[in-house]
Formats: sequence, C-alpha cells, structure tokens
Amino acid sequence: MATQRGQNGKTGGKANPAEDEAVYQAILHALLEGKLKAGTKLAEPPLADIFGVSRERIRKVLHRLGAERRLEMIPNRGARVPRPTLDDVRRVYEAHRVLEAGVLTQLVRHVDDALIARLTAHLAEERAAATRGDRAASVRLSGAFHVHLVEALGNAELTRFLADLLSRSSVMVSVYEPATDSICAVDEHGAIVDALKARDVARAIAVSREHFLHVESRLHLDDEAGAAAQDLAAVFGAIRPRRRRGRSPA
Amino acid sequence: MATQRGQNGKTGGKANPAEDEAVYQAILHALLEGKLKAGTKLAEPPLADIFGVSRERIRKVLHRLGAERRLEMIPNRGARVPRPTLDDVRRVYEAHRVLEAGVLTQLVRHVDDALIARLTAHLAEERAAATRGDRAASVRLSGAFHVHLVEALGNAELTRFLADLLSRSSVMVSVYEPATDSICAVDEHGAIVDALKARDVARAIAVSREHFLHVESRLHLDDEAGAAAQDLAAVFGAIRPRRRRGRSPA
DNA sequence: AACGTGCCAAATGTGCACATTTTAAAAATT
DNA sequence: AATTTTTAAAATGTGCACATTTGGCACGTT
Repeated sequence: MATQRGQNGKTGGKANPAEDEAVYQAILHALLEGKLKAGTKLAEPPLADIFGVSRERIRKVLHRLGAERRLEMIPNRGARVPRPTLDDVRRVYEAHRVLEAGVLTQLVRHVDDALIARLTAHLAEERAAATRGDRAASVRLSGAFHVHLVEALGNAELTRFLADLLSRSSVMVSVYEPATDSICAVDEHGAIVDALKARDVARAIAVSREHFLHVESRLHLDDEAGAAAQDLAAVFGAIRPRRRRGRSPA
Repeated sequence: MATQRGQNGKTGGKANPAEDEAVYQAILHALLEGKLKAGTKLAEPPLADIFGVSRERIRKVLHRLGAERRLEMIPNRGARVPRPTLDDVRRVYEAHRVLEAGVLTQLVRHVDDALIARLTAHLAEERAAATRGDRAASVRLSGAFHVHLVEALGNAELTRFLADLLSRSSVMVSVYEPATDSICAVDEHGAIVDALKARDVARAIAVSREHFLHVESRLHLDDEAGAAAQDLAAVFGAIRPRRRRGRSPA
C-alpha cells in the first residue's frame, strides 16, 4: 500500500468524532499561547500531514476558527494568523471596559457576603502569585478575576462575550506586549472589590475604567512582526509522525 | 441525462462563490422573520433540493448557522430550529440591559449636539411609524434605536455583540410574543435621550433598565409550539424548481 | 538590466461515492 | 393486542478525485 489513506483503510469511513476537537484545540492552544506568530500562513496540506488527518478535517477546523475571527480567511487564498492593528487592540480593551461597567452596575444590586468572600480569596491568590514571582500564574489569575465578576451575574451570554474578548486580547499581548510586569495590578483589582463591598457603583466603575486605561497606556508596538514565522511542524511538536501520501509509482 | 448534477455539468466544478451567501441569507432571513417554527428539523437533502444546490453547500451553511448558535446541531442527527426557554429569553434581555448600561456610561462622556440631533430625528421616525400604525416599521425602528446607541461609540466589537443579542431576541419574539403592541415604547426611548442630553448617567441607566424590565414583563409563553412545523418548501418559496437526482434506471 | 508575459506547480474549493448512524416500519414473540 | 426484535430506508459524516484559482519562475521583449 503506497498511498496512505485517511486514518482507517476504508474509503468513506467516519470513525473518530473527537478528532476534530483535538485538532481544533491544538491549533487554538498554539494560537492563544502565542506560538503562532502574526501573519503566518496556515496551509491545509502541511497541517494535514502534521496531524495525520485528512485535509478536509483540517479544512473544517480552519474555517471554524475563521468564523470565530481567530484566523483571517481569504477566499481561494487560505488562512493566516491575523496581524492586529494597535487600534484593534484598543477596541478590544475598550469593549472590555464598557462591558465591565455594565456588569458592575448590575452587580452592585446582587452583592452578598459570599461573593465578596470569593473575590477576596481570589485576590489573595493573585497576591501570592505576585510575591512568588510566578508571572504565568499572575497573568492567568489576572484574567480570571474579570471572569469571576461576570460569572457572578450568572448570565451565559455575558460570560461568553467576556471570554471572547479575553481570549482575543490574550492573543494580542504576544504582539503588543502590554507590560514587562504583570498585566493587571492586584491593587487595582482590590480597589474594585472594595468599591463593590461599599455598594459604590460610581467608584467601582471609575476604578475599573482607570484600571483598563492604565493597561492600555502600556501597550506599545513590538515591531518584530515583519513577516518570517516560517516555523510550522516545530510549533506543533510533530504530533503524529506520518508522511504525506506518496506518489511513488510502486 | 437522468441524474441532475450540482449546478454545472462538471464534476468537481467550483463556480459561484456568492451562492453560499445566498443560501445562508435565505435561511437566516426565514429564521429572523419567524417563518421557521421552533423545533423544525432542517434536513440536508430537502434543502438541497429546494435551493437547487449540492448537499455539501447546504451542509456548510447549516454548520455555520450552528456555530453562530442560531441552529441546534446534534451530532449525527442534523440541525433543528432551537426552542428557546423562557429563561433563555430573559437571559438575552438581561445581557442587552447590562450591555446598554455600560454603553450609556461610556456614552455620556462623548455626547455632542450631533448625536442628540441624530437620536432626536430617530425618535421622530419612531413616533411617525407609531401614529401611522405601521407595526413592522415600529419593531424595526425600535431595535434600530439601540443600535444607534452602540454605534455612537464606534466600537465594532460592541456593535457586533448587540447585533447578536438583537437578532437572537427578534427570533424569540415569534415564540414568546412580547407584546401585542409595539416592542419598545417610544416615550421610554425619549426618556433615555433626555437623560443623555442632561449628561445624567444614573438616570439614563435607570430609565434603560426600567425599559427592559418593562419589555421582559410582557413576555408570556405562546404554547402553540408543540411540534408540527412540517412546512418546508412552503417557507422558502420554492426558490429554484429543481427535482432531486432521480434514481430512475434509464 | 528591468519589465511584461506565458507557463507550470501548488493550494483551495466542490461534487460524488461510499461507510456509519439513526429512524421508521414491519415482523415476530410473549 | 402490546411490546420487543428485526430489517430496510433515509440521513449524516468523511475521504477522494477532480476543477479552478493562485503564485512563482522562466522566457522573451524593450
């Protein structure tokens, strides 16, 4: 058997329903991790080769990521990792700021001791990570704080919006690294909790606003994203060693 | 030629790139118009037959609509028009309310005479439609008012969020018809503009909040959505008269 | 040597032929 | 007769074989 078929010997076989998700998660993870540099071309044949799945499998995932605006799809020209403008980043941060203002407005009507306790506990975690010098944990917990705020409302739609914004901004930090230190200062998060505790909407919003503007002001263009980014199999650690379907006559 | 092929005689021909969009728009429009009742099964073969395109074309569109959460996709079991719970509708309205609170908070910082003028003009349109008794225009303009508010911020992300919520709630009104009269009272819209004019954030938010709660309170279950909904070709006015690929032997 | 033109390889897009699963209807058993 | 089992038809999922388009490279012209 010279030519390698999909994954099982059958012609139109179906088989693994979770394989789509695996490929999707792999590419998404690499994207969120910042391993895929902006402007990188994601061609179907090499990816199919790397993951050891059929091309249509890759194709479906790529188009899905395009629909989620995580990849830039150009008709007849494939998928590329988007190169966000500085304005794009600002727009995302502004949207996050506006959304959180609404969340806080609604949240002061439902604050109870349990919520304050949870947020306070989270602040302790953040401080611990900060003093520990664990930068990765700091970034993660910093984002999680804002997630906690929306989740307190228990509205799946709003939670989804914020998750969308957060994932998008986390991609962008790889291009416009917003700070050498932590993304969000723990003190500012603490100030938001204090304002919530006092049921002071105006102050909570003001602090939140200042907080975001503070982060935005630190953004600066990291102009090393010229082009390059020719890595590919190196990004995904050669998940499955499988060669492309050979054309050898016999 | 007994069996009808895709759309051109070729086997793997590509051809019309806008045909996907046409089918997508047709189904989306029928969905937003409320012509497709909740729970209706959208099978691929009949739709391919109706629109006169290949099954994979339909397939792609269906999955896209599923990714947008406009259709309920069940693995190996196809697509159905979702049957939103009353909680689902409330959640969407709440999200809209919270989002608009944030928008208004940000908007009072940027109000100028031009914006007030535009909103006032829109209010005039709404009143005209109301006194004219044009219910369709009233519903449309009522939604457009909230769109105007976000668009004033000039943030594409926020505009997209609101458009998403608005389209979703407009689908739901067909199930839980929120009012026999107009969706939004023009007076309440006017009150929001007044508060904006006075740069009074708190009042603007309060009015907006009451406005949404008012609409939500009118929601009631229209329990005729048992099942039925067996229409199909009737919904789409038999866009293209083309019979399915026949199995006739000769 | 610089620019424009034509050609060839690679990549994307699409219909089709199956395999698999689901759904229903018919048949058989209790 | 009602319920379970069997069976066939319909529908969904997937790989593959093309057609179409794109991009680059060689060749020829000015």
